Amino acid sequence: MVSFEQFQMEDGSPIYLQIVSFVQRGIVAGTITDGDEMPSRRVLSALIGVNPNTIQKAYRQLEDDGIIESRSGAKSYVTITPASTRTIRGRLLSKETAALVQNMKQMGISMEEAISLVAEAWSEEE
Amino acid sequence: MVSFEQFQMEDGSPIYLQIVSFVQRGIVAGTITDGDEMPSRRVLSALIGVNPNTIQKAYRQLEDDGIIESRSGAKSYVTITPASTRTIRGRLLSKETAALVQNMKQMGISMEEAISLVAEAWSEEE
DNA sequence: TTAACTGTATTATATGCATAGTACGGTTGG
DNA sequence: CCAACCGTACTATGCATATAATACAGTTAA
Repeated sequence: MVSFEQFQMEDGSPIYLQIVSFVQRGIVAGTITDGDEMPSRRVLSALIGVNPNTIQKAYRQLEDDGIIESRSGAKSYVTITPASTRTIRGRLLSKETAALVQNMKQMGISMEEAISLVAEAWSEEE
Repeated sequence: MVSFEQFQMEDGSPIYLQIVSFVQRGIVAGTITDGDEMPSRRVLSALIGVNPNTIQKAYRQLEDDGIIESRSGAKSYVTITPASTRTIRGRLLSKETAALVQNMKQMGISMEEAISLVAEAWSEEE
């Protein structure tokens, strides 16, 4: 069963996209694997305090991305391969670093200083 | 005159906030300094192809943040101090790194690998 | 002075996101 | 079998964002 215990909203981005990203990061980390059972829309809704329609929107997105499979009436399951996992990993890592690098450059920060700031934040984070 | 030549929309975040961030990063970089003249709402609207009301919303935000000053009928000017600049710098850098570090950790990426990815993206960026 | 510009305000429309409530039919385990 | 789930669909409301069109008063340079 895919766990959402560690999920928490904070971003300014749409909630349904935060859920999609959470699942994608779990896949990259290996904590979510092929065949894993997804919590039902209603259960996850109650667990994280988000409207069932919003959960459905996230699941629909995951379905469209080929990350989960749903059958009307039955539960939903994760359907990924080593290849699709590598694709997700590459896309997420690229997106994460690209934004930081671009903004750091616009602020006139050097690469050395940027790396130093990342290392510092890494230690401060809990 | 504050230049928006380098500004380009891409983010999924609100346009007016992208404009605010663009100005803040320019201040941190030192390309935008105290007393600089802001382009008028209408001129910037035409320049970057965004509705004047959206520009006004961004300028209102900058005004509320104490970054610019406006007088009805006259032009708007940047009003920052070394102290406020340091505050903006610290807040932007912290926000930039915090999100990356948290997501990287959720993906099971090590600090060494994260730094390596940043360095790599730094070189690939143009 | 005055024409051109400025900031500011208003109303209206459209879209995306999130919530609330309800409903229907498929699946499944006791 | 059938009750308890499940996915799915629908209408309605509220809010933030973005656009469009218009208007008015203050400022400024020729």
